[in-house]
Amino acid sequence: MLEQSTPPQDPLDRVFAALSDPARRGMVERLSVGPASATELAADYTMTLSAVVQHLKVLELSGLVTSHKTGRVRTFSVEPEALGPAQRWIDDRKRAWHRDLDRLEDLLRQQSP
Amino acid sequence: MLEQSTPPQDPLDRVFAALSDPARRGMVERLSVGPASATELAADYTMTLSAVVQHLKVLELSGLVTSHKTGRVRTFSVEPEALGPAQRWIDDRKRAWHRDLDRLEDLLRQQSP
DNA sequence: CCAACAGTCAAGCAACCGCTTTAGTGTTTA
DNA sequence: TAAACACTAAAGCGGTTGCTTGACTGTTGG
Repeated sequence: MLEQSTPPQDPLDRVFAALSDPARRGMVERLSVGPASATELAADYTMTLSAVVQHLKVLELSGLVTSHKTGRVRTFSVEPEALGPAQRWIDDRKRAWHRDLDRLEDLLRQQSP
Repeated sequence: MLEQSTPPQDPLDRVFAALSDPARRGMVERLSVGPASATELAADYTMTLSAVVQHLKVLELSGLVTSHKTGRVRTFSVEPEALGPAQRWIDDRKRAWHRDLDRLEDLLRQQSP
């Protein structure tokens, strides 16, 4: 019985959740080209700057981006290490599946050689 | 100005959202070992069968799993193709970032050879 | 045949999300 | 120094999510 209630929350939860919003993915895409300020990022969207900043906060909490403030402008950059666990999880699934598939092929080969 | 409001919803949205829940990830993990029925899957969790089935519905809607019913039991299996787009998106980000990093290195090499 | 079984459906509910609006704080620039 | 700028913080709101409960439909083993 796997107990997983809702403790401090798995980082993986936050990364996948952050990526589930197209606006947030857009911001990460924009930022993987190079750093940008909140206002610069906001220029690409119809929503309020406020909303954009809230999205950026989610991204930062997930570890996907970092930010530092100089003067009155806060600059955001991607933190690509944060994608590692997500990528690894997906790879593991694919690997597990292929293992399963190979086993099935072996079985079929045994049945009808 | 990228317009992305909320149309029929990008498949990528649904895949990432589906993976953002630890229970759902657990079910996919279990299923990538081999197919299982709803009740079998439910045995690993403290929540109701009803809740488990709802999670499985989300997974199925995202395309990550398929199911077919024989008699009174519905059997679920993974659909690993569905992970492709998510994996590709992540890979693209990593690639874009490395390109950026390499460019920075070139620049630094130019500055202080 | 009928009781246990495997799942389905719908209602209800608390918590959370994505967004806007409003009202700030500190920073620059003309 | 005053107006424009780049955020920041908080409240509020409608919609969605993750559950539970309860009632039901079809299937199957004894």
